[in-house]
Amino acid sequence: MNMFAEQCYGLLKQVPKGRVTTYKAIAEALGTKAYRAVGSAMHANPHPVEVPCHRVVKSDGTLGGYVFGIAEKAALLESEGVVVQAGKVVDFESVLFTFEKVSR
DNA sequence: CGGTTGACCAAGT
DNA sequence: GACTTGGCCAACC
Repeated sequence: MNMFAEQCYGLLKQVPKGRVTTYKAIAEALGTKAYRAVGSAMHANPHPVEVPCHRVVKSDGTLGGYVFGIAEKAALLESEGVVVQAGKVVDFESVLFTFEKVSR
């Protein structure tokens, strides 16, 4: 099993509906800077419905990419309450969900 | 084991 | 504001 992907899935599952997160946030939460590895893992791991990879966007608020196409990703986000326009999330920071580090 | 690529990020031009 | 460069990590050849 790919631990890396599993880690990403675990964090991703924490993201509530109507919220989005970024590859960077996931990587940081994992304690690494593998922003690319996160995205790569997602792309290479078409995991079952348990992992809403469509809730993951880039740090700029753009959708980034999706196996089914950005349009499908945008449609899914809209369906969950996230407003997507011109291929990017509207009010990105307001819908952005950040993971808390265990420390503190 | 080295080189390339990728659903990335930040800074520079 | 769009394009280029450097950097980061994991996976594939």
